[in-house]
Amino acid sequence: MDKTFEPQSIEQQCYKAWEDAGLFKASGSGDPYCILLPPPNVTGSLHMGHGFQQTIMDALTRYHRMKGDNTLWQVGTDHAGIATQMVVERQLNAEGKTRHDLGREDFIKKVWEWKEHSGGTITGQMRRLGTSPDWSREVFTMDEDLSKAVTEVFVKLHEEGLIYRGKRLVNWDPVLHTAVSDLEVLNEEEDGHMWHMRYPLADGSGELVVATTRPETMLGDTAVAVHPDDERYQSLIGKEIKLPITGRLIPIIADDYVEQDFGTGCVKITPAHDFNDYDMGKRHNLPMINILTDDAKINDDAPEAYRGLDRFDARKQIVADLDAQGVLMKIEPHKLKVPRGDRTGAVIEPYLTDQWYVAVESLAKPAIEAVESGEIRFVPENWNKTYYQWMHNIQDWCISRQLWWGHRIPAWYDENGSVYVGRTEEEVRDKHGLGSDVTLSQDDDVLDTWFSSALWPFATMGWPEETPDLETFVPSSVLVTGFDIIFFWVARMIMMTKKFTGKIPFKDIYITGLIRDENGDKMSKSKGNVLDPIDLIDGIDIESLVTKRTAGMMQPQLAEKIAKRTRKQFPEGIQAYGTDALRFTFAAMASTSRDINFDMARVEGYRNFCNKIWNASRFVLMNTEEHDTGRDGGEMVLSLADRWIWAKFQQTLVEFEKALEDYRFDIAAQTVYEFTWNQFCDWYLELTKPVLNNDASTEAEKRGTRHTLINVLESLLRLLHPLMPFITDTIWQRVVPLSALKVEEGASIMVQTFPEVDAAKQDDNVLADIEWVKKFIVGIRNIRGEMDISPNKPLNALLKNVSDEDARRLDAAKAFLDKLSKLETVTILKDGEQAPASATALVGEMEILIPMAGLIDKDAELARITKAMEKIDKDVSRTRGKLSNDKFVSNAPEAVIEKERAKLEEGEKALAKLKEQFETIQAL
RNA sequence: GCGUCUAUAGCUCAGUUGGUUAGAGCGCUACCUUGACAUGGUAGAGGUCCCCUGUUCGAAUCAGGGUAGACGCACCA
Repeated sequence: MDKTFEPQSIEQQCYKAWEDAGLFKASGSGDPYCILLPPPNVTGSLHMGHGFQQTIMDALTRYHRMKGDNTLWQVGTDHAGIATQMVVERQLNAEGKTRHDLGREDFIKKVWEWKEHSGGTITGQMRRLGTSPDWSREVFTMDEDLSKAVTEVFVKLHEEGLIYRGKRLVNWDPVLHTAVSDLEVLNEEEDGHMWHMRYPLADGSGELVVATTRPETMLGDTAVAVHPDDERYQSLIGKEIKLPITGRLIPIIADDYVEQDFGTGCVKITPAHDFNDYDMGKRHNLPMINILTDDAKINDDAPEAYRGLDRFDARKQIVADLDAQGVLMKIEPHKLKVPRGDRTGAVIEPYLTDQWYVAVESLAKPAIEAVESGEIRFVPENWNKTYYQWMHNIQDWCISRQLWWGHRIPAWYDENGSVYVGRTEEEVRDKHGLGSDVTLSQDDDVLDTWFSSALWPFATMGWPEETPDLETFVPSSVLVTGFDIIFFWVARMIMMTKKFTGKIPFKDIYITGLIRDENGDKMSKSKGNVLDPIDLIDGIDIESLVTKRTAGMMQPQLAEKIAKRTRKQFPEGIQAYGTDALRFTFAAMASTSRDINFDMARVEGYRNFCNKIWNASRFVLMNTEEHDTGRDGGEMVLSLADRWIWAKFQQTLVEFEKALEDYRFDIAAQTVYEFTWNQFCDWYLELTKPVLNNDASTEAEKRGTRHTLINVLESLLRLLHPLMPFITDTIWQRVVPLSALKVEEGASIMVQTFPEVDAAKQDDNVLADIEWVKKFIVGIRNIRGEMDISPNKPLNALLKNVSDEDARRLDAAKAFLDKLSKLETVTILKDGEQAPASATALVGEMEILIPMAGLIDKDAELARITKAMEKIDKDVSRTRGKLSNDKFVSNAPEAVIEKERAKLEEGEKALAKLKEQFETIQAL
């Protein structure tokens, strides 16, 4: 084995071996355990969030697979309507073409070609991450089977009246020329203006002043509203206004939606271009005048002067014209929330169009109940509040999109515009008795991408057929996802799965935090702080990293800033840390907080951890290969240390499994890290040396220690495997032939059983014994450290106050103590026997004395004792204070008081001994 | 406006139902190339647990009120 761990040399071939051997498939036996991969966009590439969540999913999958469950990780990708269409359109644009030049059919063909060619990026990257989903079941949301499920759901919901078509005000993206749902609109506060305009009364008796942030919409005004109780405007209610520019007469109406204190208390009402106005328009039966085109230009229903103007140009023109007419009273700066499309960033326009909707209220109810009843559990639990809040106020879902890439809506129109919904055109014709003389044309629109995503839990299991998979893997065990898609996806899956299978889609919803950069900023291309998980695995030189981060930047200044920042942060580029280190980092950072600041230093730390495992394994192999490890029997005597490491391992195993149970991957990671580094490496490996490198050891003792070395390591590798698949399998291949485990040639660790807690190996006494040994050794190290005595200098130790227990332990651990603290002699002082002036360490009540003659600096030892005394004294006085407080003694539980008493006693004894010691030395 | 979350060592974070000497990693200091590992070892320094008030024998932990920050939903033209 190499001296350092080189992840590059093992990972890819390791993965290939697993995949070729078909190890990712569900076993078909055991309890079902299923995780649904949130299908990433086909356009996508792996980002840190994916890496993080997939690490968790894979750890769970591997763990449950090893536990013997019938484990399925269902994988697939999403067609991501808007995102994908935009990618392909951008390519066309680069060739100077638009999708309209190709036409619908050819364009879609082009998208499929693109998907075949580039769609596999992310699944390739998932393999680099070591994920173990069942690739043989990989699906795409536009596959035939899934499309069938989509159609089926649409038709069924339509039959029940839960999908309907209607002309309503929708969020319109004028760049994409499509409607989008409420969730796809982001409202950001921006600086704008408030224009105050005079609207003259039709009868010439006066005027009203209205305030607006969107003066151009006045072209579509059909009323002015005031509050019914507003004393200022009482007399005007019912009168008419002569709208400037258009000259139309519009009524003054009263509606208590109007806030008297805001603006002037008069609101212009434009029902076709504002959601609130739309509602008011319906209440008052106002006409709805649409003044815009699909791309948000002024349409031909407006006065000629403005036709064809972009809405923002029209705004300028209208403001200028109003001003010229003396109608514009004032302009104030004003902050307002501007709705923008989440994909395009374009200002969204409320726009009157025909769209398809899902009536969600009746679907929401059982979905709410599923969480309220505890059938579905959010982890951490408080996310259910977010869920309820949205679900209780849920609005009908606009599902039609005026795009080409997606599931086409299964609705057909005849020449009269009547609409027929069915699975196919033939079905529609049969059902409605439409002969071949009737021309039918299919609806041009496609469905919102999230519509098919909502069916993921059952559509991937073969629905609408009644399949065994549906029976076995619905509900799935846990959904691992981010809080950003609770509404988009999680809630909708619950609604649809409940509706169509009667079952919940998953039992637990583990909501992960969002990965941010080291400063807590969101990682984004424009900030130039994006990390690519693959770069952390393979490493990347600084030039390539800068190029990557600044590629395709529209603004050169921004690119420069990003380059500078990147060079500063990574002067040497990024090292290759390997997949296992990255995965372990993700796991270790998975605490309950909602934001996770990604700290590169931690990856480095865990890379070092990998190296530690590697070298510990080297040590173990060096001492076991070509030796008798007791694999085939032979007498074995286990040392105290051997029994201790087994006991410690049992503890670790219990803690680890508990942590996974609670989805606390940070605790799980910490637990195994602590065991591996601080117990196994720091102590156990050192404690084997006195046995193995000692001529006095019997063959049975050596065999026992070798056996323990190799088998604890073997078990530890299996324990670590869910988090660090590559390094564990690689080492395990070397280790297993020496271990007690009998497996076939070429077997992989990933399908072995997970270690099981062995009650026979749990041993509190042995744990306490080694704690005593550690205290002893650390005590001597302390003296050496602070007295500046070389670790190589052999010492003679005297022991005072030695109890029977101490004597027993001393006897059992003599070899360990001699070797690890380099002791030449250890002498037990008899009661009352005078000790020479010595440096002291305490192990419980036993004193270790290192005679000072020729060794120790008197002042240094006095200082050392003083320091120790101060520390203990502080504690003792606090404890004494507590115990002398009557209220504490009468109110606190007996166990707590007892603990304090014991602490006090122990502290006082220690203090007394140190004091005595201090005096002895001082007297020198 | 409604709701959620966060504040602990220089940095990134743990801290389970109130009872610890408040922990870890990284960083820092000193010493050490000892035959697994310098991507290492040994020892060590470092904290007003954001502030105030309360509950309690006892508060980082519970309650109330602040301060600072993050986020979600709704929204005033």
